[in-house]
Amino acid sequence: MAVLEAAARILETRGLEALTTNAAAERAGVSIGSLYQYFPSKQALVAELARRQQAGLLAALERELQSRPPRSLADGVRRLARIAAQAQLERAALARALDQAEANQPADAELERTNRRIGALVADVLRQFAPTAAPVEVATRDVFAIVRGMTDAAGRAGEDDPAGLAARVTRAVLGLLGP
Amino acid sequence: MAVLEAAARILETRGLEALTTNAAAERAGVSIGSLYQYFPSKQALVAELARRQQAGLLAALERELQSRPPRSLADGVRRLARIAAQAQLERAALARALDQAEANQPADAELERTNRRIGALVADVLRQFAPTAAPVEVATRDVFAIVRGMTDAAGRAGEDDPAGLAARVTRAVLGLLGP
Amino acid sequence: MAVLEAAARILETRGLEALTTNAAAERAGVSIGSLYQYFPSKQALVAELARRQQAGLLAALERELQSRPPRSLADGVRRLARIAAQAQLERAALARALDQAEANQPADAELERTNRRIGALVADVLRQFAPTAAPVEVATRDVFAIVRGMTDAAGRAGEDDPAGLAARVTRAVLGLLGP
Amino acid sequence: MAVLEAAARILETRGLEALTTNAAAERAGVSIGSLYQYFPSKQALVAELARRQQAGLLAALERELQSRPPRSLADGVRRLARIAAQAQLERAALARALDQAEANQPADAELERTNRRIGALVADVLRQFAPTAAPVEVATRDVFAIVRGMTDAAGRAGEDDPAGLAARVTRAVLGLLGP
DNA sequence: GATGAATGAGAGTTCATTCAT
DNA sequence: GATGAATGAACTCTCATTCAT
Repeated sequence: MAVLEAAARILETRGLEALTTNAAAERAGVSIGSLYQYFPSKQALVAELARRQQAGLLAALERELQSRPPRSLADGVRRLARIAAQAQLERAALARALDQAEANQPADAELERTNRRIGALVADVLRQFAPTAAPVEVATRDVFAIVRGMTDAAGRAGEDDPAGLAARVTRAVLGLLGP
Repeated sequence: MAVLEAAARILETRGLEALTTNAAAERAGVSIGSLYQYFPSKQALVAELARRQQAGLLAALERELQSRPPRSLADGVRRLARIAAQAQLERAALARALDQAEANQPADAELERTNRRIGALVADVLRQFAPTAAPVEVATRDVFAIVRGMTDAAGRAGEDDPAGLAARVTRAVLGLLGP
Repeated sequence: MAVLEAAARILETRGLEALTTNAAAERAGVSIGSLYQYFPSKQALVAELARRQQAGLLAALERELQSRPPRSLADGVRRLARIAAQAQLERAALARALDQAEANQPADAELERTNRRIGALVADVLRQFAPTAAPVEVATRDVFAIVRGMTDAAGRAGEDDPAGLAARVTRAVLGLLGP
Repeated sequence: MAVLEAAARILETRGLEALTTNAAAERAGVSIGSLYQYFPSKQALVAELARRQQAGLLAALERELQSRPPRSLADGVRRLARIAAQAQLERAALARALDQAEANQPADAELERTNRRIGALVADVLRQFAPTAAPVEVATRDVFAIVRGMTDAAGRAGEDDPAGLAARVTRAVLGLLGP
């Protein structure tokens, strides 16, 4: 969908504040009326963008875990971190803008579900290998916070090496969960 | 300054979107004209708010380090993390709103300087104890990302125990830097 | 015509503001393109709706008068009032919405003609029995105003007894005309 | 207030549909921002217009009744009808547009109150002289419907003689209530 | 004929900022 | 200095209408 790609590019190049419905429509070479035929509101447009982003992440994570079940906590975390870092750095500015948008607007139901599935997937790995003192929900939340925080910062700083980033994220997460 | 406190309270209770110059002036019991005599623009007002927040953090960090120089990396990180967690959880919603605002507006020079001083202070501790493989700037950025990411998430989730949070942050940071 | 009935139902249940061409087409199970093949504009659609409504009223009035010519002013007014009250209360919300629409859009020629025939029919009864001081056109206009005003108000208030309403309308009209 | 008078004139000359906030502001020689400083919404603007109109009517009715209490039903109705006819014919198109607006938007509280006081005033006169079979509320509603219906129609037809109109309204109302 | 994606003028509303008093 | 009425560009969203298929 041209509108989605246009919106993504605006988010990417000029940030959340620059994303207006008119700008998205114009950039997509489409009238504002058409935009509203595809998306009932600006929120819906942004939510769909976020949902696709997260759906891509979820698919990548599932693919990784199904290809080869993690043999240890370190193995699992390392591989999940690599996927997440890759996803975030691919279109770093876009990913950050979407993170911000998610924090601002009440979660779309579909997006919510996708996010919960990602959370469950991570929680599963944690539960399997790391009988942490802290409840799994807290640990999962912390893991997400670390991944998101570090990848956002890396993206903002212009880093573009997912492998190096993933390695650092892995160390931090293992430290958090660690022995 | 009444205007700053008013703006802070709006940010805290109703978020970045609700902070309008008129709302801040009214809440401060001051005319909008006066607000613009103190601050040349809304950006400047928000930047000043962020600067004070960071100045407070900087002062607290300096006080901690000067009271007793860190004996080890673990000792240093643990104490810095506690300060940072405390600062962020004290007025969690405000801190998050400011983080978000900072991400959106081009950095104010004064604020930039304050942030750099905090960075330098942390970098000093790292340099002293952790001859990391990664350059110190990257390590510092990562440490900040972890602290900010985890405390924001904790704040959003309603956590209010700085000690527990600080302990988890410490584990993650030491993991990142660690052997 | 499915479109007309769909438009009528929207008018009835959700009022003039909710009647959009797209809504009418969708409700009729017809494409918006087809709607515009039947009716050149929204105005034309609404006018046709109003015309049918009035045509129904006209037919009922004619049937009543032809079945048994009025024996007196009171008899004539009473019977006409009953017909009018019945027509208006049958689909009260629809009738009111149409009244409102008529007031807003420049009169359609066909609708105008139908309305004039109703006027002539009433004027005939008046002329026959009531040599009023006022010119017949004024009297006719007043009679319509009373009937429409009272039935609209009754409909809005949720009345649904045409007989009682007709009795009151009759008293008012006879008072207007009477000695 | 310039905005109110501008809005009134638009209503008067071009009807409810032509009244847009931009049009009202422009005609008042005021920016759209200023309009919204006086009135928080278009609804509020229209409601205030209606409220003033009705407040004027209420004041006139009270003045009339207090100057000389009605001696009979006929006397009371005649005098109230004259006031109402005068008020409606003074700015007939405006009055009609406001009637229509009132029917479309949920009643403003203040306006509601004014209308209730007018209703109570009329109901008092009815109660005093006309122990009707019908409940007073129905009678009051009918009286209003007759007055409004006849005056609207008269205004639309270009009548401008309040005395003649009032005489006809009086006959109709007395017929309704009559012996 | 029928379809429905596309159009775009225009609606109501917000808010950072200015400037005469 | 302080005030706050005034500004207007910009925003989200609607809907009657068109026209290529």
